[in-house]
Amino acid sequence: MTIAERLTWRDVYDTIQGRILDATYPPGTRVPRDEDIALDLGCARATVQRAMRALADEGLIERKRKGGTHVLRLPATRATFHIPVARLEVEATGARYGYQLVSREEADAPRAVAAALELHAPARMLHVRALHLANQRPYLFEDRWICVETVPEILDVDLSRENANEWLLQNRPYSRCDLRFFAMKASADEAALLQAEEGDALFGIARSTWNGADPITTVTALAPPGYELHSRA
Amino acid sequence: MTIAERLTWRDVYDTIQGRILDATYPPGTRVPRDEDIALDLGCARATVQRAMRALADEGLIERKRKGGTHVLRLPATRATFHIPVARLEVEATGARYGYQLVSREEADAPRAVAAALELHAPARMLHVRALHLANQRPYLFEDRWICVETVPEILDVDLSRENANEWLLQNRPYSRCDLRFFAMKASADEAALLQAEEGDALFGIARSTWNGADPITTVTALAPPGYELHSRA
DNA sequence: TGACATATTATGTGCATACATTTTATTGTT
DNA sequence: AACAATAAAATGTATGCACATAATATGTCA
Repeated sequence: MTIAERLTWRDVYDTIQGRILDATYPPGTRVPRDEDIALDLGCARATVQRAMRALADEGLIERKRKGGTHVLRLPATRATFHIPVARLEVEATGARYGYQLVSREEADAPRAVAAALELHAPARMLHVRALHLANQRPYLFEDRWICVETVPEILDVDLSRENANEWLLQNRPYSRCDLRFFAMKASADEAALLQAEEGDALFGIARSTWNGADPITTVTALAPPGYELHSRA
Repeated sequence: MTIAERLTWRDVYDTIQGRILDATYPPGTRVPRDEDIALDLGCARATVQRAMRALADEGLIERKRKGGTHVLRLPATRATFHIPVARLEVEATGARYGYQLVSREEADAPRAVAAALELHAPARMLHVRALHLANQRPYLFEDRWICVETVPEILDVDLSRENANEWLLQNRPYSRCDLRFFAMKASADEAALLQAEEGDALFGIARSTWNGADPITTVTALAPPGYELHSRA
């Protein structure tokens, strides 16, 4: 004899997701209101709400007050990526991580940097270039500008030993982050640093971060041919 | 005189996030238990729970039963991307969308395709290549393999008029999706199709989808130089 | 000392209820 | 017929409570 177990929101989630996947609720159609589903499945409305919110977060359904719940016509294809913290990424592959400072100098923000950080006035910056290595081989080259006004302590950090990215992450949490992925041809310089050929296709990641309105840093990271960014959902 | 308004979970969220960002709760430290925060801020524990779950989902904190809540040392650097449905992406820029079938033929799955879809046995596939255009210019070139056994109806779809990607999304929802982003040099063929130069750096998106254990499709989409994938958080 | 059973604790979940919010539908007025 | 005021409907949220679950700390016994 089966015991009348309580449904968890996960059960409801699975049920509804199943009905969407097997087209019991086809794309574009309306899903019954929470209360009816609750009645149907035999649980509280709050439980259905919890499940529905999860489904909505994942982009399968759309909810509107009074409008009800609808299955999206084109399910939102979104992917969550873990942005590489180079050291962790390298270590995860079992390789030995290495770090090498290429250059470090104070300078005023050039046009492109000011634009990336949405600066309105000229700003003093620390310009750092560094290499991340996996088993002695170039893994990622980063070209970074750090806003000295926002992060004055950075001037006292020994960046020949410590990785600017991780120092910033641990000491300057950010509240906003802009990301861009792109492909570009390697210049002679970049090719040399990455031990690649000039003109090779590099994978680029550009990131800018702020805390509130204060600009923190903007980086462009380049990966040699063969690099891939993964995600599974 | 201010009315004693109730706190919403969003208020609690903002408060705690603020305390993390201004290092009231520094990285690695423990955050008070939900009940104490509730008592402190003057709301119900459930409200705190709601806020904490959101913060945990976003990768700022980590929660463990009995272990309590901790601020992560390296705040999860993750980003959510909306994978382009080419037509919508083009239309969003105000350009006119166009679609052009390049080739269509039935064939057995070659090695690479079988691997991408984790096929154990040889499988009959439909191989489709197509161009997405923005204002008549190449925007994205897709090379797609569709599993005929899982999606037999695809053989009856007029792919010279209808876009395989959207047809599949609307008719074959998937439960799993693998994604890869990469950069590669354009071959002569690809360059011609994308009106680029041979050897140009192309941005690549490879996607495979399944419904349950059934393989649906695997695509490689290539974008001409200048293409960027964005995300802001 | 070490291993295993047991208690404790913080988060996770389900439920019932009341009310808030938003958007649509209806009604009424000019 | 057009427009504004009003009602209605669905989801969203806050609360209190009881209990479930998982991880840690404690205690007992060999």
